[in-house]
Amino acid sequence: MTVTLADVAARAQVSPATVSRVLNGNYPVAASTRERVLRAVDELDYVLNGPASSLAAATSDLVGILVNDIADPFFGIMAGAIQSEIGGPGGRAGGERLGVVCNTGGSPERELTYLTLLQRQRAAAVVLTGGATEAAPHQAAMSAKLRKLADAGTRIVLCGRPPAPETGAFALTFDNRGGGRELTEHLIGLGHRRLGYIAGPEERTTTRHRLEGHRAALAAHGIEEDPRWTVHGRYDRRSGYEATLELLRRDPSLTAVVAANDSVALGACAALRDSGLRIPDDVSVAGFDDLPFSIDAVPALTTVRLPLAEAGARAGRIAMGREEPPPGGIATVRGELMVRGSSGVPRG
Amino acid sequence: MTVTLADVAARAQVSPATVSRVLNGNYPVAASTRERVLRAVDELDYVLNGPASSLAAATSDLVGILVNDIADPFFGIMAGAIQSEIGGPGGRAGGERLGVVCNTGGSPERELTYLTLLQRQRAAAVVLTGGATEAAPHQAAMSAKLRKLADAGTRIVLCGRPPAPETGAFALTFDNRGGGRELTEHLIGLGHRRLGYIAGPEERTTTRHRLEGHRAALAAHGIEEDPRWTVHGRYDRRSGYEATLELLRRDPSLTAVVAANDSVALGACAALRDSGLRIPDDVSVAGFDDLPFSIDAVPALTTVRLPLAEAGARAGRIAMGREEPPPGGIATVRGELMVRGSSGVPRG
DNA sequence: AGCGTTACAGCAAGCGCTTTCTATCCAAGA
DNA sequence: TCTTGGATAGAAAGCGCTTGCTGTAACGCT
Repeated sequence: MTVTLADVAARAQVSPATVSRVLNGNYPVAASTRERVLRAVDELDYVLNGPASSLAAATSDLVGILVNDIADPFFGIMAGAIQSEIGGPGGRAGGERLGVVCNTGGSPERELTYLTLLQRQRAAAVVLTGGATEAAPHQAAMSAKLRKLADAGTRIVLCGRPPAPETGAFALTFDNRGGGRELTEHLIGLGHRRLGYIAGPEERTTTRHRLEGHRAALAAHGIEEDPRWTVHGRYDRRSGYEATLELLRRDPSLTAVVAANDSVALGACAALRDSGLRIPDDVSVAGFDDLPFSIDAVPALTTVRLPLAEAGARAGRIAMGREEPPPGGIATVRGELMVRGSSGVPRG
Repeated sequence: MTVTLADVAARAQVSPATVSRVLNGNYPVAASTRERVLRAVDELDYVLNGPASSLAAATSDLVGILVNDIADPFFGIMAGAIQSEIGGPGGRAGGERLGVVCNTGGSPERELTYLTLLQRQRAAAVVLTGGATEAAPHQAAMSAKLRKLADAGTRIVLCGRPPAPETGAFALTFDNRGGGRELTEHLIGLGHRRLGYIAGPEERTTTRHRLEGHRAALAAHGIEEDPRWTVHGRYDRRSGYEATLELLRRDPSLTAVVAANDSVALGACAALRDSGLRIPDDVSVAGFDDLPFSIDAVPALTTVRLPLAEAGARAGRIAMGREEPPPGGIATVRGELMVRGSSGVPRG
């Protein structure tokens, strides 16, 4: 029924071994033979059997990309960049690797499940994006799993994630702490002294780091933080909307709201508008990430730009072994403060 | 080095066959034996070799999801919904299927390449999302490839794509024509008579269908269309910005701009603002898709909501054989007009 | 001319699993 | 008690490919 290597071999009058070598191009084959084989492949419309090939060669051309939320452009941009580096040449068989993105939905269990599935497929590499979960049991399970994968020869790259010590994983970490600090310092510089902060989910490393940066800035300028000024939520617009109303309720005198990310910031803007407050005249707003839509907010969002595409591309290249991993296996990727219309001098 | 089925069998004092059967759960195994096997699996930390398993069973648990642009929430939302239906139970081995999304970047070649790669992996199913390319040669190649996949037992589902006749593919098609028509009729109803249209890339089916709907509405109301009123571009914000400036240059008297999708509409809004025009007082704007950020535009975007998540979930279920395919293999999914602040009565 | 090389091509042994067919055991029916 | 048959378990034959090793012919050298 289906065409196999042997069929191609028969048609080209060579042995299966030769066909295999032509297809993999890692062994000398005379030009005339190669051509004959390729013609047979073409005529029979032969498609290699991936599983058989992976089994025999003990490697596969699958590369996994784990993301928290595929509907979020933050991950989409990274995933796209990673995948575009994976598709290209660089591996065996001309490097036709299958870069596959897996959506964990932020669930630690699903993350682990996907890792197992990828391990089962003997993936060539795995790139994990976005913040990690901090709960100790999960971290331990993750470490163990990653180490096992690495031991089995799978290259692991963390993109926008904190390093995972002793797992053999390379890490491209975003400087969330530094970005958070810079952002808040900008607001303080404008004269703000009462700043609300809408944080992400408590257990995420990203959440903690950004918040730490914010607090470091406050401390550096001798501003004592009021516990009422921090609200935790999810990384989405809705959460930003609700959290902002809550902040306003707790302390109507706030002159600035710093959000966990741009989506949250957009929700914050909506809440402020709905509360009859003007941005930035009454309240300044700041986001994080600088996703494409941030510039379309009215006023445009002050935020910290993360080089998502660049970092993703680099992670992809490292995963493919096409770029030297950073020294020590760890590199920090800095963000850039983008000052735009949503932040201004507080009124009187 | 790595643990194999045989190792587990030895440890559990059973034959490899029995271990396989326990793992696949499709053959009677005594409870006590099963337990012994599972314990051994656990103790040895055994992970099935996917390629070997796929080879022997002649099926794999891979499900491919093709998207045009993974950084675009339009696709992200669908992909997320599809994937969430795929992860669940329903197949062999408790249905731990690996739903993988592949980013074609809108390139027909990459689309074909991915299809080949999936064919090579003997994917269990493939879901293709988004509009198709209309160029005849590519369509023919696609049809051939899809038919081949289907013949090999891969279930094919098109989600938000026009049907592909005689390929054995199921289709969930968006009613882009109807949505486009409804949207423009809304604007006409408000009193608009001079409407600019920013279309997507010419060769996409989605582009053509939405534009046809728009034109049908104009025709139905006896409005003669000026060729200057249509500009083609890409499906992104930037394109919307530039196209709007172009439209304004061609005919400054336009009172409404209809965009190919929401991202384009956002770009249009920015261009109008930058040109000193107010929305909707001077010019009304309409988008398409109703992506999450559309409601955050100022004013909120009038658009056509497409049930992306629902359609994706349904496509995923059909791909998994968990839901009856629509009668005739084809179903049309309608959009819903969302009237919001960006459209209003034209001045004067 | 004789010999070591080099350049290809083929043989055959797996890779780790699934599955058909067969063997075994034990309870139930005659 | 002897047969029957259901319920499990095992043996073994592949699944389609890769690759180490083994030819073998043609080439370059002394």
